Amino acid sequence: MMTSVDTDLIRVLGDPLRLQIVQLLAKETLCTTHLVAETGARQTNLSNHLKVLREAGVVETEPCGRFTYYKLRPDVIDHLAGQFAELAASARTTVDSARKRPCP
Amino acid sequence: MMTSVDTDLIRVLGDPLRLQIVQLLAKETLCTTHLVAETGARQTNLSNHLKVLREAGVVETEPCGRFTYYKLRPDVIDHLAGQFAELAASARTTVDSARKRPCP
DNA sequence: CTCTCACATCAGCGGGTGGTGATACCACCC
DNA sequence: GGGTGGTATCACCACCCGCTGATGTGAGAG
Repeated sequence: MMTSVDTDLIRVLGDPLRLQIVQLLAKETLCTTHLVAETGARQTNLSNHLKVLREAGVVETEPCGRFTYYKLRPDVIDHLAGQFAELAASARTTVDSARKRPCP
Repeated sequence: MMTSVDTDLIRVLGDPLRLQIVQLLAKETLCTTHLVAETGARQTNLSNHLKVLREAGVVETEPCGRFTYYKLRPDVIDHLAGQFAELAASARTTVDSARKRPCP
């Protein structure tokens, strides 16, 4: 199968603050104010990172009056987990069967 | 459970060339020469990235005469896949149960 | 021994990226 | 209406990081 993993999504999750946001949102749907309180980051900074997460399709927004709730999209994370699992499985059979290309 | 995912490992895999290396190594154990041929990157560049992958514990080296074989460590990738799966599961229950913190 | 090849290391340059302050926007309350 | 608080956008700067060329090392081949 070997569906190649897309780098951009990994890059998005590779930032410490963004990963922290994702982990917070996995436990609870929150709005920006909560995230500011939880992370201690500036509102502007947070909003920038949320924009990145939004454009990557990792989170969805849900306006609620003046507030904006952010929720994680489980399928995206799940899909990524599946791709890594696939990669690990492929690597495991490669290592177990000592499949290697001969020295040129 | 919620074992927090480690950012550094994700950053390591977030580089396009490094991810390409990892995907190649998942299918076949290769030495640097093969990787140069497969990726088209310069030897120096590749060696730098392999150093990063090595220090992150993603790959292992196995010297074979003048050559150096690189093999992927399936457990590392598998562990990462598990963490993402855990994150996805947590996110799914959060979304399904509409668990959200009230507006302040 | 010498030459060649595989690979690693180092120093330097340039572009991408995260953090910040100023500002605009929008919904609510008075 | 005006004011206030929550959020998004923009422009700018500084710094990190990846690419490169030069060079070092070490094992085989001749």
